[in-house]
Amino acid sequence: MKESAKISDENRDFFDAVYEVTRLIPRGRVTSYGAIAKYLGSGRSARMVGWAMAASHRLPRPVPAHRVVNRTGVLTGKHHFGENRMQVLLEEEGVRVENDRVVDFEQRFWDPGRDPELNPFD
DNA sequence: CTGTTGACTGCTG
DNA sequence: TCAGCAGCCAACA
Repeated sequence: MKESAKISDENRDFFDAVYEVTRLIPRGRVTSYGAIAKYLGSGRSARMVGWAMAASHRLPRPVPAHRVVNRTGVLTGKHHFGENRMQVLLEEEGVRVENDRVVDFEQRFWDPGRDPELNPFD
């Protein structure tokens, strides 16, 4: 077996986990790349989450990638949606965006590690 | 194989 | 407060 194939296989698992968590983000809420990476064990850096988001557009099932922003609430991935599509999608969910940044980011922030559904023992 | 790039983050001065 | 920098890891030329 090729070692490169093994590495790709691990990446696939990581991608799947990222997409799974991303789909759990409640409507009207947002989270960060780092929060997802941390929830998955911080095994890989937050850059890998962003990398996964970039590839999420080709998936057969849609991923709410517009709900993932950077740690300061800035829509760093907006360019991957087209001009202003990411902001429009967020505003349609009631998330206000000003100057490419989520308004009341700390209130809107959703941490997968703090969701009682995901952490019944917390 | 080496260097560059990227939807990031935390530390430092 | 904020710009700069290093760590991060896979893809790409």
